[in-house]
Amino acid sequence: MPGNERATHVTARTPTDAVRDIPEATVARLPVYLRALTALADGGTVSCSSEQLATAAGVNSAKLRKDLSYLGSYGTRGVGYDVEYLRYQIAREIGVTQDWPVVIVGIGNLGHALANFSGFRSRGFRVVALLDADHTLHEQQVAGIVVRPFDDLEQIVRENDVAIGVISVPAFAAQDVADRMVSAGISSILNFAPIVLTVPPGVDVRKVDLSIELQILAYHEQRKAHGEPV
Amino acid sequence: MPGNERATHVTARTPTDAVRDIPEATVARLPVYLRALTALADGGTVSCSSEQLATAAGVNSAKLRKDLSYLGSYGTRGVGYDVEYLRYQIAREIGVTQDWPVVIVGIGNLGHALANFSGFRSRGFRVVALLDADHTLHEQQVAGIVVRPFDDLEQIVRENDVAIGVISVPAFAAQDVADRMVSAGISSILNFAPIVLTVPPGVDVRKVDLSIELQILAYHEQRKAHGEPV
DNA sequence: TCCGTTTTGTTCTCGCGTTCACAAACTCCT
DNA sequence: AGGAGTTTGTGAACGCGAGAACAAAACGGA
Ligand SMILES: NC(=O)c1ccc[n+]([C@@H]2O[C@H](COP(=O)([O-])OP(=O)(O)OC[C@H]3O[C@@H](n4cnc5c(N)ncnc54)[C@H](O)[C@@H]3O)[C@@H](O)[C@H]2O)c1
Ligand SMILES: NC(=O)c1ccc[n+]([C@@H]2O[C@H](COP(=O)([O-])OP(=O)(O)OC[C@H]3O[C@@H](n4cnc5c(N)ncnc54)[C@H](O)[C@@H]3O)[C@@H](O)[C@H]2O)c1
Repeated sequence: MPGNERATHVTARTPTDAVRDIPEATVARLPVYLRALTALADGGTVSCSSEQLATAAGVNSAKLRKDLSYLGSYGTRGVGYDVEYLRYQIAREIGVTQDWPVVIVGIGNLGHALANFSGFRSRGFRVVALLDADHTLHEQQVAGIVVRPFDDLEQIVRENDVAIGVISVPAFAAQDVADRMVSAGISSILNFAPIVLTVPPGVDVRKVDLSIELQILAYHEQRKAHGEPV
Repeated sequence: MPGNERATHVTARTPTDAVRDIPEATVARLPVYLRALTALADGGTVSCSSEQLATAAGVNSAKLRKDLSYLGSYGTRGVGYDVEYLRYQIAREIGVTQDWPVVIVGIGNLGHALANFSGFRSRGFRVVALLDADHTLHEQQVAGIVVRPFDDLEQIVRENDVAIGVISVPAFAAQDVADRMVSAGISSILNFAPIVLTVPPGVDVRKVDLSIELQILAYHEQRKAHGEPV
């Protein structure tokens, strides 16, 4: 859970935006709405209702409207939402109107796939470096980017003002990599290694864990099979 | 059970097992506990307290104890938990004491990484087939398994009693693949494509979405930068 | 056996998130 | 202009999950 132990004495910087505290559950859905809006825009849709958008995003329309209400009143009653306008407002709220520089550490099986993932650039991120401890990988190009030594981390973070790091190294090395990232100045980490990372306050960690997802599916699958002898 | 009312999750009632309705939030944490216990066991630990295990799993000890209480009373007051015993009980509850057969559809960048992922076998799953529509991939081996035509799906599902499918095809093809999976008999899907899948009731879908995770990080990162001028 | 220590299992309370339901606001048609 | 029809934005009710706090149970030592 990202800490919001700010709150104490924040003088509102922008007069227009009040300090709006968007619920975490809503934040997690905004990217889904953004994607749905992009798909609608690509399909030529100019305007849409909350019902349409909710269907495209796979949620309840009431939930969608409530979520959007945290951002402001960007719709028109009796009409709906302007797709392009709403898309921009959500992108601005998330912070993906400009690209975020990202480093990927661990260019093995998964790291290769991530480096080749085109969704990075199209969704507000730019891979500025691929790092690996294995020197046999250095100088090689992956997805058009040269793999560099892990020890270049600090320099790269400094020069590119990198705030977000991706960890795709084996579990035993993940905590070390995280520590180095944090001390280099990275404050948001996306972790693919199956291990619980410990980081200081102020640093956000999100994990993507394939095994956990499969095991959750297995639990429900077992229930289905068990309850229905057929 | 003559009724054909199929809600999302049928509450199965068996005479032996009391109706144990494990909260979804708890189900999502059980795999984490399982992994922590495995790590402790590998390290030679025979017994542990809820405090120890909670630390290893990155949660609050009260939450851990509450979660475990849904499974039963597997600890000893004043002593703690037997690591191996608890590990087995959780594995049994999740349903990973035997291996689940899994098919992976879409052997591109990501599919290759998934096929090579050793965590499958060690955590209760067995990849029985790799499928792709691209015939230039067929007959090739990936991670020791031959890539087969997508049209073999039905036969493979039938012969291996496959319940879980993984989708790592491009977004535009994902819904079609999901439909084919469902009609072939698969009832749990792990989807890596950035699209909302529509499936009939009784089929579980979980998504792993890299872009969404990054965008959530970006949102918080933007807030940090904005709220802290110092 | 009895008492202090330790740690589990559970109860209780609070806050967050979801959903319902409706007033407000906008468009269109007569 | 006015009324009918639509759709947004939001107040309120409700249910679930998180965490604190404590009673119950096991162990060990005297
Ligand atoms: N492959 C998958 O599909 C998959 C799926 C889910 C999770 N994961 C997890 O992702 C991680 C990577 O998986 P993988 O299959 O790519 O493994 P891999 O072994 O193929 O690649 C790991 C890479 O990390 C590098 N590395 C090791 N220690 C390092 C360090 N200290 N600093 C920098 N680089 C270092 C290695 O040189 C190697 O290139 C693992 O933790 C794995 O459990 C992988
Ligand atoms: N590469 C990543 O790190 C990454 C990360 C997150 C999400 N994703 C998503 O995962 C999916 C796959 O990504 P990728 O990088 O592996 O793409 P890719 O293009 O490398 O591979 C896609 C594979 O799917 C196959 N395919 C296409 N249509 C098919 C069909 N109808 N049936 C069977 N197979 C079919 C293609 O032949 C190809 O081999 C995409 O949706 C992507 O957005 C990828």
